[in-house]
Amino acid sequence: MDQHYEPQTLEAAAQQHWLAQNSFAVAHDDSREKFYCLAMFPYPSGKLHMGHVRNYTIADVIARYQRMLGKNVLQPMGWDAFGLPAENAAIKNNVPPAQWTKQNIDDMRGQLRQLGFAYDWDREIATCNPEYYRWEQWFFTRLFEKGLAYKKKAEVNWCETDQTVLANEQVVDGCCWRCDNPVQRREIDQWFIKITDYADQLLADLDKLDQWPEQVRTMQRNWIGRSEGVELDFTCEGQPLTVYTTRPDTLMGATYLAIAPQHPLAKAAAENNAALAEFIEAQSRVKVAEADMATMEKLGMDTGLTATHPLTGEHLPVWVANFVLMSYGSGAVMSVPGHDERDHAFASKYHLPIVQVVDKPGDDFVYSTHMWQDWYADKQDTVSVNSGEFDGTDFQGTFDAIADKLESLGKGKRTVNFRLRDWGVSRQRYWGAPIPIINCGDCGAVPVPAADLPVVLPTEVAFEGVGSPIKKMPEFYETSCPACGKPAERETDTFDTFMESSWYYARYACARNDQVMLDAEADYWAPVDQYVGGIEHAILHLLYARFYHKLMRDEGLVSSDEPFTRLLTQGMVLKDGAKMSKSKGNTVDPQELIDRYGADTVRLFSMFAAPPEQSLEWSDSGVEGANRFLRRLWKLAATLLEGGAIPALDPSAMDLAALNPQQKDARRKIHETIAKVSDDYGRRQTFNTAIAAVMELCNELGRLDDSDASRAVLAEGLRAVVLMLNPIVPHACHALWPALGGEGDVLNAPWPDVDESALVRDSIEIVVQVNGKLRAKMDVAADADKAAIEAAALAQDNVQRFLEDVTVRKVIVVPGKLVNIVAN
RNA sequence: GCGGAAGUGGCGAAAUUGGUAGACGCGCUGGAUUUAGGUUCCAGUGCCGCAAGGCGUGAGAGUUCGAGUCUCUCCUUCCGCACCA
Repeated sequence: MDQHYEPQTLEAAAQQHWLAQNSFAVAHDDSREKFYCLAMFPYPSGKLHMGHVRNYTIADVIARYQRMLGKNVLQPMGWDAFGLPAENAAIKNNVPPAQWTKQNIDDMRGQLRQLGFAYDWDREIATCNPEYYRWEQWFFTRLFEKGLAYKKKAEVNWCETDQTVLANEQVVDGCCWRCDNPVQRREIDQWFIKITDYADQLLADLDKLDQWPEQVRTMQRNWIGRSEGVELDFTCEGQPLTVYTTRPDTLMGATYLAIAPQHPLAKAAAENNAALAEFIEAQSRVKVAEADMATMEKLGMDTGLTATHPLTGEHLPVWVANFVLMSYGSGAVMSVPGHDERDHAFASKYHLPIVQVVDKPGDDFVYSTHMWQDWYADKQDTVSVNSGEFDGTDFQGTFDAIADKLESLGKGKRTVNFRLRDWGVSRQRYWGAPIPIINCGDCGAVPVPAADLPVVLPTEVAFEGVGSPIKKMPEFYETSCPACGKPAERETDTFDTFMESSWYYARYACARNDQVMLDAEADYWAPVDQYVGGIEHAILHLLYARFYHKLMRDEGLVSSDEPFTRLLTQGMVLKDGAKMSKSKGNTVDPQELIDRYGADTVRLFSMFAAPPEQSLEWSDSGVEGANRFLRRLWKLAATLLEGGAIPALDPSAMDLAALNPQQKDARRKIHETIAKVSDDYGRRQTFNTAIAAVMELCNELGRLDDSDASRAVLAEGLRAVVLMLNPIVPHACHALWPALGGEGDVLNAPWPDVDESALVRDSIEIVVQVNGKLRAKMDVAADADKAAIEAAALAQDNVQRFLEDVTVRKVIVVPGKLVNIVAN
């Protein structure tokens, strides 16, 4: 074995070996536990960036570790290949999106191979291939037939100059990114999927995901935004005016109603009220960033209409208010300024009446309509007042009594409301999966029959500046109605790309099946045991995939309820304290690092610099350090092997008594490290501390002399080191393992066991504190009792020094750890 | 505004169950080898102090024999949501 570590040669050899052996192809195997490890697939943007490297290294480490535990491990890779950047690149470089995308995939696949990731490439998928998206189209037609997909008008960003729809990210400061003209809002027909039908399940099943970061579960909970309340009807102009409230207990304190500017009643009232019409127009014209909307001044105007209170019959004024959202609840709210801070501010501003209907007993709580106090909104320890028959009951009592009364009068019902909206899946873009619907003048929207799928997206297209080319291709959209045969037109919109990424994990299990979307193999591999990806997908992708999994379950395609059992969200890669990005010019090209140091060094540094969930601060000298460690490890092994045959070593037969203390310590360190590293890989997933522990072990092994016994211990230690590092630096370990006498491929080697007998200590170091301050360290026999430890502690010279002139009050002995002497 | 996470040397970080704060690595200092430079090896490296020792985990209080860790108040940073009735 050469003294010099030469990553370029050995990495190429290892990769060639894996390729020749087809080492990472897997199949159904009931004799072993399955483990499905998946990293979020990349968008083929050009070449890999450090974020990819980190993401895929984390997943690869977990996959290789699980394989060493003896599991049947699936780790696939593919491409989230549809999306806007391909269209932008097409316009910029005059290259069709399909061609641009394919080239990027080829480039990035090559880079992934260079990094040595253990992928089963036989299962590779690219979502832009008709063999993939045909099943997505088929599934959508199933949803349509089940009534889970529907069409409705929805707002889009429209550029009048370019005559095109813009994606949100193409709107910059309210203007078109291309021509800089103001963007308008326009309503067009779009397809939606009823995720709200699954809102309850999506919320409830979050409780099952106990191996997801709490942060992600909380974000999804808030996004779904479930609230319980009552929907009740006021009467306005002889028609019911429905409002939603979570505080029906304050109904008797409602003093006015507020409706959204887009509310039909507002529009009606504006017909013969020019000032109101102008106000409404002004409110709907204002298009500001959502973040500003929350802090925007609350504005309103009286419609002149009144609404009749469902219980008191009182006539309350109806106002249009800019803070009422048409998209939530019914677009109208009952205002209770006595117990809602925003209503209070609004009422104070426009001199509307404020009434107290909830009181909180106690001297600290004195109500004044003139000044808002936080306790006005409390529901705990409160009692209803000024509420007639409901006086004297607490929050829940009044809530129930009023809800019951409204329900018995037919004027209201208990309702659950969600913040979650149905999923709009139409995109007026070219580079996506065509929506498999044919619009017929007679039959309406008709799904494309399964036999006619896929609806293939034409890839030979000319990009003329703006807009989707297929919208100008009669040969694409002109067709006949599958129901009646008359001439009809295809949808020219394409699916949101979240559609593809919502089920790809399942398709890997049967990537080559051209008969069905998912087969039994999908149910064998699903759910994904370990999913790894960026926190930026905490809500949308992960929620849509969870939703899709339930849709597929209800279609009988899988039997599990959730797609991802354990989730690891990796942190960002930073440089100079900021996220790496081309615009900031602080990127590091992984390719240059691979060329210079080899893939193992890049992998090692990525895993060592920070725990996976934290952001990682890039450091060029840190990469040098990782490379230095690998060179030293290599040299340690090479030096051992140069010294001739390694003395036979059988740990079970090894005469431990014959080892000197240093050799015994080294063996203990080996096995303590195995225990720690196993825990770090499996339970904690803190690969940085695992690496640190192995480095520490190597430092200690390097201090052994060259006696036969020491060389035997060193060999045992190095074999353990190679096994422990294999998931992280698989190329170097592939070469070191056979050199150190290991059998077969290290990637199939079993994870090392802890030799409990090596952990036994004759003596233990105990720390002695006086009043909590460290004063001495001493070695005591491992089996010493408390009294002996205490006596030994008190006998320490430096302890005695601090006990002069004071009296010992108490001695705390923590066996195996420390003694604390309390004295004063 | 609401919700979440975090704040530890010059830097990245470690301390897993309340028990030796700073493992491991980078950087730096000194030395050895070699030298054109780098590489490699050895020693040192939280702060103050010659030392003994003192101080030290964003700030302040509390619980405890003992707090980076638990409780309360506050400050700062980052992330998510953002008028949700």
